[in-house]
Amino acid sequence: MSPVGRPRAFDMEVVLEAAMLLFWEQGYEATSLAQLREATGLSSASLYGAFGSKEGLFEKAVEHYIAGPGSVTDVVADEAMSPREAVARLLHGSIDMQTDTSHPRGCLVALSGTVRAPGGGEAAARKVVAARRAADRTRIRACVVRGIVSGELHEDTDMDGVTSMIHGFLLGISTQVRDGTSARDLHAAADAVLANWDAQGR
Amino acid sequence: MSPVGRPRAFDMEVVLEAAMLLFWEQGYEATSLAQLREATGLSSASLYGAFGSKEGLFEKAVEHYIAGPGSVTDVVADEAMSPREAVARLLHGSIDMQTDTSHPRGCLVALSGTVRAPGGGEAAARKVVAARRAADRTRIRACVVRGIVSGELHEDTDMDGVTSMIHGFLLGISTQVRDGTSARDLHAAADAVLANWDAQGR
DNA sequence: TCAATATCGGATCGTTCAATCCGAAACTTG
DNA sequence: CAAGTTTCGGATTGAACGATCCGATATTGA
Repeated sequence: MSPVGRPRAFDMEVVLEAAMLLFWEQGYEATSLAQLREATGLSSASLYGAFGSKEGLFEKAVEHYIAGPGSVTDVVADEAMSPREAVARLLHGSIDMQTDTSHPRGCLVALSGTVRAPGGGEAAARKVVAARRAADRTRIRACVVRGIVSGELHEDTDMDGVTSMIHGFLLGISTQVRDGTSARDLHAAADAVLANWDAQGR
Repeated sequence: MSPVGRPRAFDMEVVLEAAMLLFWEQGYEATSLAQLREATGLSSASLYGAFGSKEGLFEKAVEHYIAGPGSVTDVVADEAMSPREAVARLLHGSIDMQTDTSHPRGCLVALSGTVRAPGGGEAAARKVVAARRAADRTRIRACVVRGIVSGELHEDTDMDGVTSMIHGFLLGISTQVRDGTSARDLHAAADAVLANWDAQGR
């Protein structure tokens, strides 16, 4: 099963990590191919040979992000813990990750592709992150439903309303972090959201 | 006081309105001068003569937005109403405005300048919207403080935490709206946030 | 009526963009 | 070893970018 032809001289993981960090810091549009070439050490030919286009590279970089730092949101789908604890870990974990100074602040998925350029060049890039946001939302909603079934939340709870509250706050974390809001304040805010969860149960 | 020289042939308000709509829809970077020229009907010379640069135009367009649709957040500073009602109007009013289909969805201030390009070309543009976000946050915090003083909120309430919760949700509305979340779900979410406000009072 | 001033439309500037082309190099397969 | 295949570095492409220049035009103040 060895591939025919000259083998790649670069490590795919290393390249994706570098591209991810660049897109994370600057967004899709503001990141130029020249910067990507410098950060990855690859030539245009290698980049296009491996990923096809700037969008293709972005897509792979987002997948790399989701499998890495972005995986913190996966806890919300873990049915081994109570819905409330799942949401708690989702929020506090996201805050910890997004305020970690060892990489760009905020969330690549939350910050990218929120505006649509009709020209379309960015359309596919938007699609990738929007799909992940939709997936997060779906999983949060499932968690809320679990909370109702388990009795943690009152049966009259507005499922989509609570989902939108949690997801909205989650999405808002990124902008706050970029603007300099401290991790302490955000953790306290997450606790306030969770207090709301408890209030809905009464 | 009449200005010397050939008078402007365009209506400043009309031009700013057109530019605002374009920046609102597409963001700062994705909006090109060619698009701005077409939307405003002005030549490059007129645009640069009046605003100095693309950034200068963006700055004026943001001010136009803040004085127009963006003014919905001003209610939170109105001390004539109770802090709870002020927050309620802030959230519900923002949702109404951002889901209004007579103009681009979401909030220009919340969606712009969340990523920083080191090249600096966008730096000043970022500054304008970031300043407005900071102002909103400050006013929300003042409202929370008023709530504590008035007794609506418990005196042990974590001011910055509640502020971050409200502001975070407010910022998250834009992305949700762009992704297609309904006004109904967002209003229900706002009610959930307000239920939290009540819970903090006990 | 004439100099000074500011804006106009339109052409154009140099730069940067994403993307492609090309010949050399490195590997597998027969 | 030779044929086939893929990737490599580096030069280069046409298009689009923001910004500027220019001659013409319209106004004010003397």
